[in-house]
Amino acid sequence: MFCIENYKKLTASFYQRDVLIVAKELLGKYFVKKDKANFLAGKIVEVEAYNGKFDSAAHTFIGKTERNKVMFENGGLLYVYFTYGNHFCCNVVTGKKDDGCAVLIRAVEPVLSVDSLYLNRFNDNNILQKNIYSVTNGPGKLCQAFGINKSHNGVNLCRDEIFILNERKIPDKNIVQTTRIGIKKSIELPWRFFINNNPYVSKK
DNA sequence: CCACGGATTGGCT
DNA sequence: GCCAATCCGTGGA
Repeated sequence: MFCIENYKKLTASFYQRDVLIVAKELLGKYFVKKDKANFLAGKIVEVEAYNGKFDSAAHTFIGKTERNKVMFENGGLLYVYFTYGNHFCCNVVTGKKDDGCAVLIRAVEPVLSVDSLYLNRFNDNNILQKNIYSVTNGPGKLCQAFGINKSHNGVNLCRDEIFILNERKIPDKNIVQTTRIGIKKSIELPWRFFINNNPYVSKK
């Protein structure tokens, strides 16, 4: 039985490192959002790294703008953006001030308050087994399930509203590294990581 | 002011 | 597998 009290929150020093290291080490850790009296939580199973210094797909590649300014802060903040007219995506800012790096959380495995996550996604109290894998297996989907929107842009992950709990590293042999999904620039960079054989990953 | 494209999703062929 | 929906951010006129 998963119990939040048994885990420690990741601190600023975890986030303020190289974005590729942080991306890989975020796999297997627990993404948590306080929701009134209870907690929503999911195990991170798929991520992508973005680095504005070398990576034309990163939002920060064009320099600082109103939209991407959170990505230029010190690591440990949440960067949330809106895209395609419908969807929010959430990222963990990494590195030091002005690095312009972040890790996109692409998929989690529901762990706590699964019924609430399901309700947020489908507005339906009857959990259907056929839908269970599509609650949080995509960056827009998990934001909807967790109720993450523009108001959460810039939230400090070292505080109590949204945070990530530590867990043992996933061994390298269980991690798959591939190119990133859904981008048109810098498509050759192999900066996507996911847990091998995990059914909640967005796409093989 | 206006045009364009996007770190997606879901529905249809 | 293909494609429309949908609207904000960005940059150019």
